Amino acid sequence: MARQRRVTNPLALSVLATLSEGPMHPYEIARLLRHRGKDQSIKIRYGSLYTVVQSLEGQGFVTAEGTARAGRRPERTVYRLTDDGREELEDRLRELVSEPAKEYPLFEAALSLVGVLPPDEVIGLLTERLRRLEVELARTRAALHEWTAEQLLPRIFLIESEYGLAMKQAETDWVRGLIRELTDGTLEGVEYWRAWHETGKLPQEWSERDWARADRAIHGESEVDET
Amino acid sequence: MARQRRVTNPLALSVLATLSEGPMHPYEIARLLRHRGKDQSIKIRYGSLYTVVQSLEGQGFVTAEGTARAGRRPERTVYRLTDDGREELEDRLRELVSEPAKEYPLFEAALSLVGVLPPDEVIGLLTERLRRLEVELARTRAALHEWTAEQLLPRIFLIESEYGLAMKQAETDWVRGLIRELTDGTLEGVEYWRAWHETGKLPQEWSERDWARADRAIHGESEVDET
DNA sequence: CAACCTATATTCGTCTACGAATATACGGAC
DNA sequence: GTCCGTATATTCGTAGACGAATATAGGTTG
Repeated sequence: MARQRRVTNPLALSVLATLSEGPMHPYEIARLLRHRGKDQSIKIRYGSLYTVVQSLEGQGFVTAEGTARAGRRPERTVYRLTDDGREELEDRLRELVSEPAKEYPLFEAALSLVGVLPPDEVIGLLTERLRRLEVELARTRAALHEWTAEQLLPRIFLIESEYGLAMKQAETDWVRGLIRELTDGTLEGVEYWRAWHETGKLPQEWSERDWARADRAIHGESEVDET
Repeated sequence: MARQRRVTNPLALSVLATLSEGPMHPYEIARLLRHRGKDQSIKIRYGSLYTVVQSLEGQGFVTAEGTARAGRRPERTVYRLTDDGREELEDRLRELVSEPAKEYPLFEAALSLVGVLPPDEVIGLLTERLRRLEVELARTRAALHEWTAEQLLPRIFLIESEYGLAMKQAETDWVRGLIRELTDGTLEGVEYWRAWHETGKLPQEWSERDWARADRAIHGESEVDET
């Protein structure tokens, strides 16, 4: 039985990880994860949870230990991690930590299409983004700071928050830099962008053929196996 | 007609953006996007493309201009951007640029579960990640550098690559720092992590109740509307 | 004590994502 | 001229994601 496909789904991994602390029913898993703030780094949707647990059962990574019934609440199925499940959990975790995965952040997508808006408007939008980023950043940093200061939990148990914070900080800095370059005219090419919006076309020198050369230079041969 | 739901799908947005340059059939849209390297920042799957275009048609954001047939290739349906479509494109783009979206990077998820592996192994895994990140980084930076040096395309048209690069750089730096702190013992809490793997349990002082207080401090009230 | 809100626990139906299959044309190589 | 690899162009089936609905219990407020 079981298709033995690799468990790439983060929610599924967090189910395995939680069950490694002992048998539980799905709702309890979700409650524990939320309680520990893991829902900040892993998207937890009840709609997905039960599908995911069923699929893990089908693959033999968890087994139903039986159904308990407290009071007359809905029947609860308690699951237990199998040996296969623990192995799968550890393997996937090793993979996720040691191999950077290609992801597609929304902001990167937006930047790659942002040419359809006029440059001056974009400066305003970026400024708004910067404002919001700074607010988020201040809030998160303050909480984390207060936190380590009071020594409520050692830093290592909040390491994913520190990562998130570092990335948010980096984005903030980058956006600030971009705004500056757009504003003071340092960023080369803005004149073509503007011209395109006024005349409806790019100057001939940046033709399709140039795009093609550019693509090869930037992206060519980048999908290497790298083992 | 049309459910008028907001088009959040990046692939759908890139379809609208491409059609803003003129009527095209789906395959041509994908070809153009790939040709321009947009597939580096937007996930393009043929399987999704046609579904997405159909859905856009259903919402009235694009219309079929008719079916052309070159030679005896499969029949191609050419689509055109509607006025609604252009408006939707611009609105979504404005939103994506000005409002940071909550995303769930895989590495952050992995970090939040990494406690199930023993600390010494994790140091090794992180070192491997660092190695790979540095390779990727060097490759991307070299290409981008060579590129702006030769002035093949102005920087503004590669802005999403610069963003990706900056984020990758930030992650690299962060991982390097984490490895250092883990190695030289600066990071507080590693002793509990190690103890947990040896004895199977955490010292009492970091009990569930402490977790609860921590959660409130770190994550509490963080979902603010912020307009 | 009725009305109401919140927490517990799961199911359902729909919509989306996408790998794989399909089918044709075209340009070499032999 | 036929074989084959590659580019063109789309459809299909299935697996996964998830909002919303369902159903019960327990606690609170007036």
